Amino acid sequence: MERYSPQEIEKKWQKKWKEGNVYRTEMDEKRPKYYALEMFPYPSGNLHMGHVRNYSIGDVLARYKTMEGYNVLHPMGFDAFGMPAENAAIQHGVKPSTWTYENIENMKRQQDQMGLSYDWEREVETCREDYYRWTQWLFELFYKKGLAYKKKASVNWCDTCGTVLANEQVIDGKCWRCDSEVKKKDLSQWFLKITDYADVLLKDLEKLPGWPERVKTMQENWIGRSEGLEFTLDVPSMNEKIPVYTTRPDTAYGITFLALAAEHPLVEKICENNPKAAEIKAFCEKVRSQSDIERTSGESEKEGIFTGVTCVNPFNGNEVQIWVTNYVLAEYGTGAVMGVPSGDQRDWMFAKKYGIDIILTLQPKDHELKLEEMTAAYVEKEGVLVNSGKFTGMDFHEATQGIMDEAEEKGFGKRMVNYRLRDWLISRQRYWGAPIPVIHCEKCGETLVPESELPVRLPEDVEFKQGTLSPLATSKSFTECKCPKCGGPAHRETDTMDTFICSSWYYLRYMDPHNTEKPFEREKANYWGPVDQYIGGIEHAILHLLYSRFFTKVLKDEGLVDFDEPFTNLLTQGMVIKDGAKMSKSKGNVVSPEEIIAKYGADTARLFILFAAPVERDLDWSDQGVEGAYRFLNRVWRILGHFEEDIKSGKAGYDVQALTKEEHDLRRVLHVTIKKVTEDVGERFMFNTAVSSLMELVNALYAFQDKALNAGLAREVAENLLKMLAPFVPHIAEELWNRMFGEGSVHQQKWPGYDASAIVLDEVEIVLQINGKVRDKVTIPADIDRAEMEKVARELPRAKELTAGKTIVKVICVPKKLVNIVVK
RNA sequence: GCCGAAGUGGCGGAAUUGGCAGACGCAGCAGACUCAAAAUCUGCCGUUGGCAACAACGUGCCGGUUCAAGUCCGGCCUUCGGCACCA
Repeated sequence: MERYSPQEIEKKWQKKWKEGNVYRTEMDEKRPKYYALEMFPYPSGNLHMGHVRNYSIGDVLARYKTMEGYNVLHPMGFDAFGMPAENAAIQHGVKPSTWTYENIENMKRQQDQMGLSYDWEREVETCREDYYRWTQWLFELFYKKGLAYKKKASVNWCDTCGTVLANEQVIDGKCWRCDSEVKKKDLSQWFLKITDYADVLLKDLEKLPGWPERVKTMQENWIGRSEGLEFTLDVPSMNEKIPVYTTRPDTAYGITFLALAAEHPLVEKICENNPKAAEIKAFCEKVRSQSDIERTSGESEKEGIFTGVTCVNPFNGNEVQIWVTNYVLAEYGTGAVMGVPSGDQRDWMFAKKYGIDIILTLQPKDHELKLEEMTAAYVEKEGVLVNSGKFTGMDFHEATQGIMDEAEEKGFGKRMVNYRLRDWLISRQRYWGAPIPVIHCEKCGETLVPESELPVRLPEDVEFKQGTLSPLATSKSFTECKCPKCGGPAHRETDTMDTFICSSWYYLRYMDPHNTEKPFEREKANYWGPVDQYIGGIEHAILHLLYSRFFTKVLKDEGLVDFDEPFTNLLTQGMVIKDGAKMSKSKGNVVSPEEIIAKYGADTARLFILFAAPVERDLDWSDQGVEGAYRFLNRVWRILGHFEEDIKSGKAGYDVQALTKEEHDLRRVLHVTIKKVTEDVGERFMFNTAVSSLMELVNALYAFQDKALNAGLAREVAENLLKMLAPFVPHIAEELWNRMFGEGSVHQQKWPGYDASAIVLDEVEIVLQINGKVRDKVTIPADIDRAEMEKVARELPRAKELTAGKTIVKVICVPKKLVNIVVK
């Protein structure tokens, strides 16, 4: 047989698979379905190794499940709206659509080179009218349900991108895309009411045992649920009430000041007829001008200013000073916080700095605190209350409940749950996105574009300039329109939607991609959905994965789908690393998939990536490791070539009894491998160990390279080896299958089962331990009983030697494993 | 600070239920083939001592449970990731 030439055979089979349309999938109620999904890429222009890893994992699963008999949905598409296309327009004058579609073509070409089993007829591109039409339709659905609204708020603004950002897109105070510092701006913007779903998004994480713990934890942290008490303090001089929220009601008798956020609405009122008004306003101005980074950095001093106004602690009637501070967040809770220096470290520091009173309300059980000796607040949630009226002497837990009861009974407070999660800011002042289908009319106000008029198309007559104005606003043909209600002159909303909206439902469109009446047919969604296995990078742990869950829940509530979680199982692959760092242009450690495929072939690239590390862990790229993978495929090629005549002449129903002992051993290795690979791929997602056991099988076959091998066994090994290799290295498996077995595709074969009788050992090697240390090994018949086994072990020369003159205390026998003799 | 994951040879990693630590691969060393090299095939390959048989040590650290611990329990350390002036 000629030498292995991946370049030739890969092209050949890719062409045949395409012509044969072999990956086309249809709904079929009679067969169990399996939906394997890899996160669709942004069309940046080229695949990187992260994509290769992602798609290799997905392709193994899709091909394996197909061979297992499932009706597999394995689609691919492009998350095609977004900033880079627009930047290309600004910098190079290329139309965003042209740039995007050219990139998509190139990436599809690269994906095809990988030999992936996608049903391309289901492809979804979010920037196409037939897709964003339904994105807009879904926006209208949210709007009608009261889940989409416009409001003026202090929002995140990125100067470089010229648009606002969702909270989830601000990473450490910086823009997720361009890394520049994010500012706060007061703007009127569109939001989706994800907070309505905060509780169920949190609670339903329990329904996802197939998700990695770390992803669930991240979402939990992000949603940030806390339980506490909201109550009001009267401001007698102003005839006002200030609500505050606390998770430590037990400390309420220790309130000595009240801290307002600089943005708190009451601040303005406090300044009326206030001699310190100018000073207070200047302070607020200073605080508000700080960026989030400055405001929240660890070193930033707690600062405040006394307003001269006081309020009353409703629990004990104490007079409490009202301060405006820089450390209270306007957006969380009520924007006002009770100040208890003895129970909160921030309040402690603030009180110490400004000489505010401190009242101790909680004493630990094991030692006594004295205010004058304390250097920090006592923040433990254990102890006994002091200085707390009728609650004095009560245990912390009991008092917490008692104080909340008191507030509720007297009507000045109630138990409350708070979330860190904020509503999702979805409008963007950008062109390359789905236009928000809303019309503003002077007379009628805000109106949805009628469903029959969707999509609201992106205009072509726009200007791309770096500036503050959204490019859509420069198109008269777009902005000027008629009001759908009164027919009078009106103008369109010029913001587009966050691309994360587009990607929040794409997995549903794959199920019914050509539907022109609806986003998807309910029956199809309920057949295919939810996704059985989703595969992607950890970077979407919060953003995309939280948004998709939210969308799915809304669609479930609307009756459009029957399931309330989109992704039953989630696999988060690790990054591809080289020389200890993530591959990046700036570090100069990028390995191009296209070059690797050109040099070694896609099968080698896939095999290396699957073998080098378990899927969840970061993968260290190693050029020598790639050589190793290539070497293995060559070994497979050579050894099957060596036995070609035997494989072809061998019969399926050969006489297993006639095998030699060595041949029996090979057959056992084969069936052990089938068992192992089936478990590793099907249950554990341990592709690295699946590959290693296939290597062991090939090594076992090599033991026969200078010996005769039973033709029937040669055939059995080759047939099953190729079937098991097929999901990992589809081209070489298909080529060898074709050469050895002629007609039919290896990918349409049934996944092999193992012969349980073949893996039974006649003899096993057991270990002799003396006091838990291995001292000898012996091979014994596998079916020997415990007493017999002990006898054999005790009679070993080593056992006799080491137990001579000592007392045997105990003998432990583990069948087929070991005998441990305990001596004194 | 809170939450989560991880820590095993020179390297990537394996050990699935408490039962031989280091499978498989990479690198290295040796042999065969070759005029030679590459490729290929075969063997060796945790550390220390020993010619060897063998012994001692060894899965981040300290302690515990057990005949037996990488695995279980208690207490730490380090690294990575998430959240964080969230009251």
